[in-house]
Parts: sequence; C-alpha cells; structure tokens
Amino acid sequence: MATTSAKTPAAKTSAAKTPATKTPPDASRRSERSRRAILRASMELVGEVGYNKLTIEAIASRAGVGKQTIYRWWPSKAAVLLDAFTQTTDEAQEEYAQGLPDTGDLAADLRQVLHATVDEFTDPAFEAPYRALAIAGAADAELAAQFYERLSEPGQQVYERRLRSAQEAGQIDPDLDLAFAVEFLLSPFQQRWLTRYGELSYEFADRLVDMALRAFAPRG
Amino acid sequence: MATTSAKTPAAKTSAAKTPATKTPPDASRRSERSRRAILRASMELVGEVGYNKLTIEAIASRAGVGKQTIYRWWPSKAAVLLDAFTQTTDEAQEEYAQGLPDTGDLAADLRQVLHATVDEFTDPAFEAPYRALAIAGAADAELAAQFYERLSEPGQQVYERRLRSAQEAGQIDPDLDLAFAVEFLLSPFQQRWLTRYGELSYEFADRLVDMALRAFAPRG
Amino acid sequence: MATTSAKTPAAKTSAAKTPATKTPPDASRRSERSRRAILRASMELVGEVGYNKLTIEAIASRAGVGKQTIYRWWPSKAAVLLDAFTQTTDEAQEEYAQGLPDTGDLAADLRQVLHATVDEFTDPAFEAPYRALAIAGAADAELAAQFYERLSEPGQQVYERRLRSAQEAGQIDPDLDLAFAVEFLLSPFQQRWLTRYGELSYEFADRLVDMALRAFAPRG
Amino acid sequence: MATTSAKTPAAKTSAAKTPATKTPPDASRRSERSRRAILRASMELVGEVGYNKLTIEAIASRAGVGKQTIYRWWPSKAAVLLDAFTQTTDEAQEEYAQGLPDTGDLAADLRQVLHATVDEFTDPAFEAPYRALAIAGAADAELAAQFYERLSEPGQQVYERRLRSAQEAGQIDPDLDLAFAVEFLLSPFQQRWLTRYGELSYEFADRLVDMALRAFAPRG
DNA sequence: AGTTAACCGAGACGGTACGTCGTGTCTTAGA
DNA sequence: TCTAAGACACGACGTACCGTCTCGGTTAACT
Repeated sequence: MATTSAKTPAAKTSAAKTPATKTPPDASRRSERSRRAILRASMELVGEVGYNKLTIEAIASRAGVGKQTIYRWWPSKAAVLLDAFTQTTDEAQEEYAQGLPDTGDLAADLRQVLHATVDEFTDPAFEAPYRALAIAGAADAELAAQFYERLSEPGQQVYERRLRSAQEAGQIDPDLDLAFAVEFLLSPFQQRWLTRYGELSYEFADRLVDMALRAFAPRG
Repeated sequence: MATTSAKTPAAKTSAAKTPATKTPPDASRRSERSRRAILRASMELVGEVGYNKLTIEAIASRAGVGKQTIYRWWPSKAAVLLDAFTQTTDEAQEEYAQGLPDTGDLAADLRQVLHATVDEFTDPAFEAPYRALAIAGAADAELAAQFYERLSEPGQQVYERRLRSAQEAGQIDPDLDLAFAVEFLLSPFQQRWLTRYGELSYEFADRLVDMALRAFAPRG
Repeated sequence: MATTSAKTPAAKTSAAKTPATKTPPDASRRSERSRRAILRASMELVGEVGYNKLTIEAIASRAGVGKQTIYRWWPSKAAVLLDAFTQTTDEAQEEYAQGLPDTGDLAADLRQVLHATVDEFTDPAFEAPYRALAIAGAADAELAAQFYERLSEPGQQVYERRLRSAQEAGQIDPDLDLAFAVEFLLSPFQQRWLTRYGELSYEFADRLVDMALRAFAPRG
Repeated sequence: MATTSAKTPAAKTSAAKTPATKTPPDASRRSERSRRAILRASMELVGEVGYNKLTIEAIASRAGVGKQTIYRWWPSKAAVLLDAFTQTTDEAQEEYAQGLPDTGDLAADLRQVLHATVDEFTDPAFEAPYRALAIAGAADAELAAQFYERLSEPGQQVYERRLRSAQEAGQIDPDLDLAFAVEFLLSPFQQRWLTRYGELSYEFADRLVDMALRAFAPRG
C-alpha cells in the first residue's frame, strides 16, 4: 500500500486535473530507498522544529536526497507529511481494523477508546505531525479532502459501527443519524485539542461520553 | 479599545526584572495614523491573497509605512491580523453586548443566533481573516491564548448567559456545567467550518440545536 | 583569465584544515553568463551612480541575477568591482605587455607614457571604477593587497624594466633601487589624482619626469 | 577657533550655495557641551570601528545627544570627523607653528621631521581618523577641499618655508618651484601610508630625503 | 519676573539596502 | 532515466541606518 499511496497524490495533481503537464515520472524506476528516507526525515523534522519551520531543503538534506526527488513525487510539503504520517500510523492502526471493543456497555466502550485517543493526542510523536496536517488542511481545501479521506473517515466509521451495534440493541434512538452522532461526539474533543483551549484529560473524555449518550438516548 | 499587541505592556513592566529585550518603544509617541493604515491594509490583503501569501512587506507597502513600524509594535504577522480583526469586529459586535435574544423559547433563540453565525462564516470578508487567525492559533499556542481571550470567550459567554436563563427557568438540567455545554454545542459547528468537512447550513445548525438540547434536557 | 575572487580557491584548499566556513560553492557549475552580466552591470553602475551609491541589489537587478549569486562568488561589493575592472582592463592592457617604448631617449619615453596615463585618468569610464577601488583599498587592507597585486604592480614593473634598460645604458645611477625609483616617479601623480589637489596635466607629467630624472641621474 | 570652524561648513552649504533653505540655526544658542561630546565620541568611535562602520546614530548615542543635534550643525559624517580631528590636532600642532627646525643641515632637518611624521602615522589614535578623512576626501571633492585647506596645506607650507631658507642659502636649485618640490617629497610618503604598499619606516623616510635632495640640488 | 522662541534629548517615522533563507526550476555527473 | 548535488532567479525575511519629523523639557534672551 505504501508505494501506491505515495504515488496517488502526484498522479492526481499532474495527470487527473490538468490535461498535460510535464510528462509524469516513471514510477517503476523510483527509488524505494529515497522514498523511505524522505518520509522518515519528514516525521523526524516536524517533531523537532514544527510545521512552520519544516523546509523541503531540510528534509532533502536529512534524507540525503536531492530536492528534485521530493518535488518529483510530491506536490507539496504537506503531501509528503501526509504520506509520512499515513505510513507510520498504517502499521499501528491495524488494531482499529477490528473495530471498537463491543462489551455491550456502550458508555464503557466509548470511554475506553477515547482514553486511548487522549493518550495518542498527548504523545508528541503523534501530535506534532497530526497537528501539522490539520493546520495544512485548514489552509488548503484540497489537502483537507485527502487528509479526511485517509485519516479521519476510517476512524469515524469505526465509531459509527459501534453506535450501529448499540442502535440495533435498542440502547440508542433508532432514528439517530449515526454519522452526525459521531461528529457530535468527537468534535469537542478535536476542537479542544486543536485550540488547546481546555484540558485533554480522561475526565473530559468521560464527560463527553456522558453528554453524548444523553443526546443519543431513545426518546422517552 | 485601541489595543496593540497584548504583550507589549507586559514586556514593559517586566523590563526591570529581565536584563535584555531591547527597550520597548514609547507607546505615547505612536502614530495613530500608521496604526490604522496597517490594520486596514492587513484586512484588505488577507482577503485578497490569503494568509500564507500575506507578507509584512506587502502590508507595509499598502499602508504606506516602513516595515520597522510594523515590527516595532507587533511581534508577528498573526498579531497584526488579530488586532486588525478585533478592531473590525469590535465595532460590529456591540450587538452581542446586549446578549442573545431571550424569547423564552431556547431552541428558537439558539437557532436564530446560529443562523446568523452561519451567515457570518459564509461571508468571505469575515471568513478569510478569521480562518487565518484560527490556523495561526493552531500553530502557535501563545497566539491561540490571545485569540480565544479576545474573540472566542466573549462569544461563548453570551451563549452561557442564555443557557443560564433557561436553566433558571427549569428548561434544562440544573446540574449542567454551562461552559461545557456551550463547548458541546458549538464545537461541531466550528469543526465543520475549520475542516470544511460537511456543509455549514441552517439545517445543520438546527440539527445541532436539537441534538444539544436533548443532551441538556432535565433528567427524567 | 576568467578569474573570480582570488580568495575562493584559497578558501577551498584550506577547507579541510579549518572546520567551519560554509562549504565553498562548486566553481565548475558556475554560470559564465551570470558572471559576465554581473561584472558588466557593476562597471555600468559605478559609472552612473558612484561607488558609495553602488548597491548589490542594483547590480543584481541590472544583471538579471539573484543577489545570492553575487554573494556566493564574491565577498564584497569591492571584490566584484575589482574583478569587473580587471576584466575590462585586461583586454585593453595587452599593449602594456610589450612594455614601454624604448627609443633610447628615457625622458621622452616616460613623458609619452605619462601623457597616455593622464588621458586614462581623465576618462570618467576608467576613473570612476578605479577611484572606487582605490578608496575601497584604502579602507580595507586585504582588498588593497589584491588591488595592488592585480593592478598596480604589473604597471610598475613595466616602468621598472624601462629604467633598467636606461641603467644598463648608463643613463641613470647604477646604484639606484629601481622599484623605489618608480615609486618616487609615480607617487606624485597618483597622489594628485586621488586627492584632486592640483591639475593632472601633460605639463605636470613633464615636470614630474624632469624632477625624477634629476634624482635618478648618475652621481657626478 | 573651534566654534567658528564648526559653524563654517553648515553655513556654507545651507546659506552660501542655495539661496533659501531652512533658516540656519542660531549659533549663539548652541550647546558647547554637546558639541564637545559629539567630537569626542566621533574620535573614539572611528578608532574603535573604523570609518565605514561609523554611524551617526552611534555617535549620537555615545555622546548622549539627539541625532538632530548632529544633523543641525554638520552636513555629513565626514564633516563631523574633520572638525573632531582638527580640534584634536590643533592643540598638538602648535609646535608646527614655529616651523621646521633649521640647523642649516637641510637633509638632517627633513629627516628629523619625517621621522616624527612616521611616528604619527604609525599611531592608531592619529591614523584611524586621518585615514577616514583621506578616504572621505577621495570620494567627495568638496570635503577634500576642506580637508586640504585645513590639514594638508598648513603642513606643506611649513616644509616650503624650510626649503626657501635652503634656497636662499644656495643649497638647492634657485629655480626650483618649492610647492612642487614639497609635493614631490611628500607624495611617496603619503602614497605608501594610504595604500599600505611598503613599509613606513625611518629608513624609507631617509631614502626619500636623499632622493629628493638629489632632485633639488643646484644644477651643475 | 514672565514670556517666548530656540535648542536640546529622545526616538518614531518612511525609506533603502543589507545579508540570509527558502522556494521551485534547471543543469550536471554518476549509476 | 532516475538520482544526489547544488547553482540559479526570485521573493521575503528581520535588522541597521538614513535623514526627517514630532514630542516635552530645559535655557537663554527679550520683553
């Protein structure tokens, strides 16, 4: 998947949108070694200096790679970072693939996962590049679309599945729009994190679950 | 009102304690004419070229001002914009001062205000600089603190007051933490706007109000 | 000829010894086109605006070149001008290569050459950059060394050779230190030119030759 | 003399040349304290940082004076320095007023004075400002005129007087143009000093005297 | 003795240029 | 043909000084 994902944005911007720009590079000749080094260097540097001070030149230098090799395969700094981040988390995210825990106790299950998410968003190694991408996405709609398609949506669908299970069990309102419900549950969390306005604690997560479940409850 | 960077007076008072920091400028000699021109130029330019392409040089040039005059009074591009935005909205925000409408019908009142907010966040003249500040705040914690103190908090307190009125009227749970409730109500809105993930419509606002009020309702 | 700053190769060879100094650029990749344009623009501009108002930015702009390309290859404004001047005069100076005229009449030969030199120092196209270099050299010892090595010394040796011929012919004191004699002959000329204190005329040149030859004459 | 001399250039540039520029300041109200502090600071700073890095702002700051006080009374950085230098040397130069020594032995007398001059031009406290003025004069003809009128000429006339005495004593050619002779004698000295090309030693001075006296000798 | 017009220290101002950094493109040599 | 290396034209950065222009606050000199 890694190689494919890396190619997609480049192909998209140069081939799919504009009809004929600068014959695209031959992906089969691409150096896997360089690709890895670039992604690795990006992740390291974004953690060390932050997104605003992250430069293509520094990435190239750290990766021992020519600048052109970056420009050839990625359309922007943010695209590199998105690939780098995707690759890193893809490995760790296989646990998500099996879905949220489903013990029958919805509140407990949600709390557990949100606690794990609190831990994640508190870990600088995860936080720095993720924030960088969120910022880049806020500034650039096209990047935002990719960001959400590749990172946010998969996570939200996992929540949605757990809510569906609860809905089928009659624990929440059968008319509830589940996608909207997930948005409702997670937005305060994401907002707090992004704005740093308020603590991102287990207690906050718990209150969030409480509040959301009151909203989701079957109508009396 | 004529607030400059919030940092300047702080730096001045602590100047005796810390040895360095380049003697702060004499605010009483400041040119009001230049200050206005700079704020005005910032607002114009951020609308024309966006935050990333907004340069200090362009602001100085448009304002007919030396670059140093900007660097003398503001620590960063974002700080200029924050002042500019604050100044612009302060004038228009006096309506907020009298609080949200209070017809007794909480849902209707909230919907009305959120519709107005939808309009605001759909207007490019407001949206461009506000997004710029949100992004800058996401990247810089210190700026974020000023941003929320000067722009977000005042708005949230207005909502909080309306909820308190409803709480006193027994329309919502008497144990509800109102600050948290406001956060819960507004976060999905802000998140949609910032990420552009989903439509920012009246209908969305209405669903938000419905969902929130179910969560806020007095416990059976 | 294509001499760049005389310092560059020296810096290169000593790079292994000294730890710092920002890895020198690769001279083999240097753009000849840009180099020429820079030297040309320097000569034009120094004539138009004078040395004090000569700026790197103006040179870069006139040459259609980035500022960095100048800073990459020359350590200072004066070094650029020295190269520019050297290049310009090298072409014209091939006449000097064949030495001074030697008709047997020393006084006549010296007068002839000094008259030519008067013409040269009266021509603004020559005078402006040369004065600029002389001034820069007076202020900066390191530049002065290059200035004299590349511009003054070659000229003086030509005079010295002519005096040697006269010495061998018994026309001047056999014990005379010829280098000193040349210095003695030319200094009043150079001093008048630099200070503008007194006219720089053929007549002055003639009196100079007369006076010098009286000093150089074989001792009775 | 000091107060008068300080006023002269300002009056000259603003009143004598242009018919009506900015009514000149009232010299009688001038602060002697500030004037002294400025001249003193100039001399100090030119020794510390050199002429090129000498700034009006630094002089004003060191002297504890507003910038305007400098701009009010002097037309340029060089003019300040010229006054500063003149003032400093005026005190020491009273010895010159009584002329060169006249023991009857011209060569010995010239050597003695030139040795003293070598010492002077070797002393950084004298050399730095004098070089600064020479450089400024080379770049600016108007300043050069003042420089020579106030510093060079008086010295040269002292030499001229000594040569006249020797001429009257029949020791040198009665037809010799004495002003020219002085120029001839001193130019190699000044040239060596300005260009740093060659040592400025007693021995050099002696050779200079020898050479010059051979040129000045009565014709056989 | 009080008024007043100047100089004075201070330093903000509109500018120009500095020397550096990073961008995205282009060129060269090597695998 | 892709790659590492890096020179290139360009644009912006944040700083240093320029010379001009207010500000109060002293100071003389003249009412």
